[in-house]
Amino acid sequence: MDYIKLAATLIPDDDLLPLEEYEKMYPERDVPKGAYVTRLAPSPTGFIHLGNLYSALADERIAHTTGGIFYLRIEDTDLKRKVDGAVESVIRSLKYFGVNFDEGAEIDSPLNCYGPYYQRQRARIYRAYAKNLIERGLAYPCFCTEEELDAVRAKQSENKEITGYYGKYAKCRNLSEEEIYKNLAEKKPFVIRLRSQGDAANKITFKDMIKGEITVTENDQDVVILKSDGIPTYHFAHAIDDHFMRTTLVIRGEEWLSSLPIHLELFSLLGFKLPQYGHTCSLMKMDGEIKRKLSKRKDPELSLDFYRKAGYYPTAVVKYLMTILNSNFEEWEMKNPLKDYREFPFSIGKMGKSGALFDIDKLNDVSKAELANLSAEQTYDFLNGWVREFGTEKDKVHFDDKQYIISVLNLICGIGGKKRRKDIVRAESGVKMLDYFFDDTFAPDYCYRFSNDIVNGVLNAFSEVYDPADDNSAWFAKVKDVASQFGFAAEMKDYKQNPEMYKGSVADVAEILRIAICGMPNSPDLCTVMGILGRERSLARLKAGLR
RNA sequence: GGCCUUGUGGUCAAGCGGUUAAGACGGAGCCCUCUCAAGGCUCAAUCCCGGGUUCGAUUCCCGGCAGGGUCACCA
Repeated sequence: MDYIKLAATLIPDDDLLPLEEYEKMYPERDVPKGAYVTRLAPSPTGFIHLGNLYSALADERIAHTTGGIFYLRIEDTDLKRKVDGAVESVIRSLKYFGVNFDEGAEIDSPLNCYGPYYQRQRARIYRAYAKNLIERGLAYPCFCTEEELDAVRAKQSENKEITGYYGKYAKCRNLSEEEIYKNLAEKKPFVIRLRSQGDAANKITFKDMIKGEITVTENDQDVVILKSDGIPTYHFAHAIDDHFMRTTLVIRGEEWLSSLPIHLELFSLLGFKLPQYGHTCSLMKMDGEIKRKLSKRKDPELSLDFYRKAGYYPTAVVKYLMTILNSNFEEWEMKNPLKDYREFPFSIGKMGKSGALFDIDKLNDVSKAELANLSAEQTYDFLNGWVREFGTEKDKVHFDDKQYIISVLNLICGIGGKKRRKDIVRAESGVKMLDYFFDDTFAPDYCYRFSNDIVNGVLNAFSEVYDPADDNSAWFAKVKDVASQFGFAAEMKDYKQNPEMYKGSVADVAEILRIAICGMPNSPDLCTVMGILGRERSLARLKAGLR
């Protein structure tokens, strides 16, 4: 068969460059020895999620700890699934979490010499190489319809055979020249398939950077490389793009492992040097008794917006992911509490081989520890940023009074004290924690554990002696006085020794005051709370607390 | 179902032929304490099962079992 003629008929484009030109146009990158060139290649189908961040973080860390390059490529070959604004959203989301690209789609960088970074704009390269494969007899047109393919697949699974387009099932693989031109004359739509040279009986051992040695079966599937609209499939685009963008390390989800044989064959047939691969395990979650991959559809915690809305500190999410990515990260951080996580010697070899269950408790712990590193000013800025975007109208008004919020934060965070408190897990709950410092959001639950007589007596007695000028010990001495006055033990030790002699202890008296002032039995240092509220409001609340 | 892959406490996991089997989160308790946090201390809890190989297997091999992934003109 005249493959040259066939290629010219199938791909008549006259604007294709000779193959060597592409090699010259996209030369090997000038990066230091040992540096990795990595990439994130999402399809613009919607919004980026935690799994993407997880993988992007690995890419970014590896590139940047080795002095390499991390770029963004957009896999928009499936126009059915395209969503507007998705690219900007990817960049913005990742930037929010501190993950930045060196080059790529919509990135303003002098490094952008390997573009275009949108696959739709790279049609000429794909077509040039597809044409070359046809010329070499390594690819052919296939006129099978969807229905035919479905029927074959159904038959195969019925016979318990491997499904797909291969061997005797590859109907169009051996079409005669006349049949091809006849179909073409009839304007039948066609795809271009690879004429696989592989044999499924052969096993190949492959070294994955994350998974280690794995054995794969040689590809024998005549996969589609160019769809009927002339756009390449993922497999073909991957080989061409990662070669010409000079990616040296492809990090992608483990769901790609099963199509690795296809890529191996493609790289080989195209004469490209194979990049290294690292297949990451997926983030899992428990769904009842079942452990399953986190799903975009079902699990809101997969969406990155979820973390922004909940007010997680971005670095906390990143650090949580780091603990999963490299399990020695936590230990390193304990030894180097002041260092930026970017100084951690990230290692691809230390990445886990099996899927980790997403652990919200752990995230919360990381998050509150992270927030506890901030000054009151920084905490204000972070909470304020959240309030402006997600807070209620009342929250916004409250946050207009920066000085007041700062004084509250100093107390809540224990800043300046001996022990830093870690009350704020995330902005949403942190802001809510401030409610009782404002009269319009003060929602008391007067859950006293003593009779109204005692409660009223304590409240009235304390109101009379309360003096905002008192320091902490003077304030507490007065609480003790009130305690003795009403038959409560002023000293905890006394109470513990002879509990039957008292109605309760000074702790119980403080609780009564606390419920009146804060509307709940727990709060940071009450004396300071009253100081922040001021004399008028404190007295008003003591009065309002009467039963 | 075929193929690939993983299996250490509830979770994330070190260890990779001989260990009292790290550490972190979570849980329980104690201390501290005006409560709650925070902090300090302590405790409970793990090598999937069965065969080998070996003086000795959590570690190596084989077989089960269980989980996960994948089998498109989607990526």
